[in-house]
Amino acid sequence: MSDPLPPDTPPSDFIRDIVAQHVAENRYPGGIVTRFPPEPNGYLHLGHARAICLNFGIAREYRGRCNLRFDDTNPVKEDLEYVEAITADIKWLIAGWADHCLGVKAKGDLPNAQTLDGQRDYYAAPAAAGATATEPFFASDYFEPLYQFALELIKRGKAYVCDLSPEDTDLYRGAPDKPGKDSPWRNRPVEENLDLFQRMRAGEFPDGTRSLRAKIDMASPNVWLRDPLLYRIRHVAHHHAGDSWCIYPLYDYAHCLSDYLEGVTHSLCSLEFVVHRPLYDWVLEALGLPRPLPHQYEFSKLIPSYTLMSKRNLLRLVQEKVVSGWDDPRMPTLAGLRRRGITAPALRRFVIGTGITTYEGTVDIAVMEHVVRDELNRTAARRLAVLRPLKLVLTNIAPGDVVPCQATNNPQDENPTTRSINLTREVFIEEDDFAEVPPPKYFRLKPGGEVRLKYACIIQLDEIVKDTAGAITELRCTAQLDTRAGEPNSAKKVKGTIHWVSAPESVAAEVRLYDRLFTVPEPGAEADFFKVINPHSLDVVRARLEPALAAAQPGESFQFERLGYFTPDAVDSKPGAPVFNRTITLRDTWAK
RNA sequence: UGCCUGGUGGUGUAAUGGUAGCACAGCAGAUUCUGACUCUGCUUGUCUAGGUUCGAGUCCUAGCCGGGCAGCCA
Repeated sequence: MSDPLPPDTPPSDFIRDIVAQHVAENRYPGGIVTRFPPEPNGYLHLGHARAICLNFGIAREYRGRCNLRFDDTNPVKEDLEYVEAITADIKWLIAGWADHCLGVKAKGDLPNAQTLDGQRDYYAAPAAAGATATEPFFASDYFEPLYQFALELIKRGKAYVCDLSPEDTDLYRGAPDKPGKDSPWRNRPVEENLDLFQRMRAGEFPDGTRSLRAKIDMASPNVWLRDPLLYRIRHVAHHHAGDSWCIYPLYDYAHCLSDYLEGVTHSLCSLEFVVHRPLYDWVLEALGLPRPLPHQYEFSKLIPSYTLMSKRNLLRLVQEKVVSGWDDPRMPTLAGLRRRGITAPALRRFVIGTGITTYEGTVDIAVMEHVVRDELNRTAARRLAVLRPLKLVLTNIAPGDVVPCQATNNPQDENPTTRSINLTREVFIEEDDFAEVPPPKYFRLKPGGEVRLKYACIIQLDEIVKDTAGAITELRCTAQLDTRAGEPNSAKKVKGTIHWVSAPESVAAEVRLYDRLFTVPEPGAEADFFKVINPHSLDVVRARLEPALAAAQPGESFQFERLGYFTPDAVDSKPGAPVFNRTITLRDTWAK
């Protein structure tokens, strides 16, 4: 694949400005470390792609590292299956671009204890180069140090065990415009808190009966500072940590400390976490940690038009069988986009090109379609394929005769190569490329008209053959063989050029014509988005392909000339029974 | 009517007190063995009102409009 254009110039945004300043003042002597922290409870989608490109992008621009860390602190919602899928998606997206910045550790590695300024400290280093059996980072690997930190918080009088039920905890919290009130357990002695918390861990109490809470301020205007929960009791096994725990930390407590343990410097997340930032800082500061602290910075989510983005809504599409699964080529999941034929470089260019801000808007999906076309125009080999075949007989070519023609593989290449395709007496052309009663400015084949068969010669229409019902069964034409390349009349001009395949030499294939899933720009704003599903988001046709396409492999992209970009379906395409997915049509200014 | 946060063409994004630029979309044309690509031209913008300043998208004040926050989810 050729280099992506435009040249890879580092983007600029408010977060990179901050990082640049920190680098300039050497605020983090250990280097810049970011992280991408998915919860393994669903598939990655377009929205995540922006976060991935931001975090890995910054890491590569500053010769730093970006840790893939599973934020797996809630075992009841998570599953190992997602760990595998998410890891594969990320590796696909950053391949050849930022894979050298991907922080992974040797399997089983836990944070190394270090001593800094006389205090306990941890640092999970990435796996050494060349290490085999590496795996991503897991917040659940830090359950023990997190527990020790909690003990420390209790000793410092900054956390307490609360016996309020979940319902009462809600009541005591108050409302955004009404202050909460102190838990009756708020002023428990340190020794009692220590004892109770240790017994929580030992499994002495049922789920929901007690929790560990930060002691901050029940009257804070920010509800997340009203003595937030740090630990809850859950007597369930964990997909990664096994069954050694029955208390699990909550996001706000685990995230900032996981960042700290890994030496993360810039913790980037989306806007809904702005109100959590004071808590992120509070936990770190309350512990008096020695190393430079990580900080959280927030940016807006990427919301493309004509698509749904929330996991919940995506799940409904799967459950209601609107799509075939999470990797349906119409889904905005990375798995779906990949199966659709959208390449990682194109995806990166799209999400990087839309920039990073705190303004929450909708990105026109046409921008993505544009970069996909642009990318594929440069890289995809051209092939001839007829989606809806119409038989055409070249009466001056004898049955069995073949007329070899040279077809260009990619005119965008500096030194384009060619392949040979055979013109035969019987060929298929596109139904659309013939009109018995042509509309104005119709450049294709019409009664009394001439048209060029791409890479072959100009033909003229002699006769339209119909069956008794009046349906066209074949077109009979004369091939002007002296208009082939290299022949005396090759320079002859006609207004239209159409694609074709040889009838005897072409192969049959199923082709899936995908289009936008929704008919409105903001399906998520609709009362019922099932009512705005595009009925033509998938049309399946039996097509005829030029022979070279029979050997196509998943992961390869082709331009079917005059039609669009296509890729073999990674799931259903089989040798001898090819299935192609349409990634995107060619731009069409001739409004059909 | 609590707190936080944001508003630049149709969309996204630059301009960090000094000519409002770029991309996509749209429109018109050129070119073309892909009605693609490429090329040329065009339309459209600083939420409002005051203020500071020689000069304001940028700074100040007020207003208007939008988004987020009350899981033992992340």
